[in-house]
Amino acid sequence: MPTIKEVSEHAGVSQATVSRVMNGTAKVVEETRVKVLNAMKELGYRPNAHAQSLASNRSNSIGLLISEFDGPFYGALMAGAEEIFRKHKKRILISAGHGDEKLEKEAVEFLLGCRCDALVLHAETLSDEYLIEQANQGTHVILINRNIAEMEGQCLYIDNEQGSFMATEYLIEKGHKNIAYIAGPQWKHDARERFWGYQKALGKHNISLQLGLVEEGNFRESGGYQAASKLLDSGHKFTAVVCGNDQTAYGAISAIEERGLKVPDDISIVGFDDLPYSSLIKPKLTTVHFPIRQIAAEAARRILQDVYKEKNTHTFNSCVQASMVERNSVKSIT
Amino acid sequence: MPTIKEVSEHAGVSQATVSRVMNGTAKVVEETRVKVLNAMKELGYRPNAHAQSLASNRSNSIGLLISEFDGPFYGALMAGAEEIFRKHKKRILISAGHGDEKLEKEAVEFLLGCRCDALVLHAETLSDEYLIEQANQGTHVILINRNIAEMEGQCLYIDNEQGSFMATEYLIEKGHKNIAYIAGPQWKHDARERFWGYQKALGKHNISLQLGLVEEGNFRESGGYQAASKLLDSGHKFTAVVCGNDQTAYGAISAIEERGLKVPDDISIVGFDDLPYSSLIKPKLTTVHFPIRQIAAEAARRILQDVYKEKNTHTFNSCVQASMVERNSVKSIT
DNA sequence: ATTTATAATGGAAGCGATTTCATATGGCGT
DNA sequence: ACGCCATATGAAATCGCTTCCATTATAAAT
Repeated sequence: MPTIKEVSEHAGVSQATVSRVMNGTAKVVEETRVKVLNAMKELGYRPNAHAQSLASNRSNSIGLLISEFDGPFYGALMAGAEEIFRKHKKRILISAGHGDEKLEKEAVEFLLGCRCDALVLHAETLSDEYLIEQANQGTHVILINRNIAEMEGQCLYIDNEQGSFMATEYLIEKGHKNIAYIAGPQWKHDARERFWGYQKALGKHNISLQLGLVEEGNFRESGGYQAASKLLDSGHKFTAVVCGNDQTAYGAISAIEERGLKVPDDISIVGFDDLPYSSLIKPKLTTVHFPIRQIAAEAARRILQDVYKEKNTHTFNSCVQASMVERNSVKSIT
Repeated sequence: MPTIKEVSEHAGVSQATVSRVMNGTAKVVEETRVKVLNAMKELGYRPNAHAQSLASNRSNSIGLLISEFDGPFYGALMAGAEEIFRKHKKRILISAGHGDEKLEKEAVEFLLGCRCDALVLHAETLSDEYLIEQANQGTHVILINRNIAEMEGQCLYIDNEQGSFMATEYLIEKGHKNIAYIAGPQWKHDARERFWGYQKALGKHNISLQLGLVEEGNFRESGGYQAASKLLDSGHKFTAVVCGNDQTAYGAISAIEERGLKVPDDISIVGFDDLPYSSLIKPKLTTVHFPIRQIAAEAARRILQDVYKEKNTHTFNSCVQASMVERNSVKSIT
């Protein structure tokens, strides 16, 4: 693979000049510019990104930490960020932590090793301390779905509590009184926040929480299925269930229908996240919309402004509100 | 951020020694090794990946070209490759082409600029010539879902014909005789291959193809819906339909149910791809599983063997077989 | 005509690692 | 006690760029 040296020789100019026409960092007479361009084309020259980053101390790439490469949530996260960055000729480096502390740390170390100009982290297991330390290390960091006081202004999260509160209240307003809850894993802060929103909504309407109506799932279908099965088989009566997320809801619906019951006629369901599938399944799922794509895009815009100094009159706020999406999985009762 | 020089000074050794303990490329006396390790820890040293790649001419990263960051297909592709590479301490660089020739080319150029040790390309719009050229340029390339004669041994694709054949034969064995087909756009090679598999299955069982039972869709729901509507309204009788892909099947099911008919009681349906959603819809779709995750993993293993010379007794074949997933959209008839 | 400012280009020093080659050290056999 | 070899370490070149500074050519000003 040809180097800048070969190009410069081929064009009969210095390396500096080649660099200049590549980057447009200084004026080059049209004639020499053309010579260089031709030389580059003839040799099939492709600048070595590593050498560039090393020399310029800029990688023009942004590191993205996610948990998994598949799944609609992370898909939207990646797509949202990439769309914005692509338009500004920035590249993203994606690394997955798989919800494992060690891997997540390795992933961040990798991104730092690549000297990313900024990081967008959806960190599940990393401690606040670790994150704060990285942020103070010099690299610009944005945290998705997390709110650490010491990092105010670098966090971008959804109001989980409010979303869950809204979902629960929605059911209450539809006349439901016995409302079950299938939580996400409680070591996850968002799972806790959502659970708390449910509790607050009950509280506000003077409904006391029944422990028999709460189960912990795993944020996946399997957990929703098992939790709902337990709930149904326990004999406790309830007319609705709030799910920690949509996937949990899918599992719950399966369990319910397997027992010959109907959603929403016998039991109403609301989810959280508004995954793409949720509008396709039957019944279409009533859920809380989680605008992750927009959040990711917002993170990207912020970085463009703060790190790359692109002019931008946009103002940002850290906490984005969730919204209800009414579909067909909830029935009013009287 | 500290450099290897600072580490070496802090530890009172040479840079070479630091490099050696980092990479384990040569024996270092335990005592000095510890000194270096401590220095690294104390300074919070993180090797600069760009400098490493530049100096060693190895990036330990593999470029991945996909069309989109979201969507179950590409999610599985990324995840499958990453899982394997991660276990071997290799990193992936993902770039999306968005089904656009210019962007796709840019994406590849980017990956080449990053001096990836190998490329895994799911190229939709790039020409055979371009791909062949890149492959001859020195970088190891693997093509997913594509079969170019000149690049034999570097292609990894599914046996569309066999998959479709299997699906059709499955219906025949369930007693169906009048089997319709909703094809994908025939300019796509995979759509043609799938259609051919259908024809071969009919042929094998001495069923002649009825032109009135074949429609061309667009591989999306809308096309499936329209094609099925035409079929149903045409008056030709059939008891089952083979769809070019799952999305087509979704559309077809809608059209069928809209006419008050039931799947599978009145009409059986089989799809192709086995999207995650297919196990969630009702009825759960019987379909042909497209093992994209495994294909991606296979590509990764191949690269580990060919590029990184990891010992591997695995033998590879280019064409992977599809398999039937029996669910609830097909009924036996007598 | 001479000076001065300006624009275009080149030379060479980094950037932070790896790697080759040379050197110092110590143990061993004789 | 001598030389020899193996082993651990260091010095310095190198990878392919960017960028600062110097240099030359050109135009404008006096």
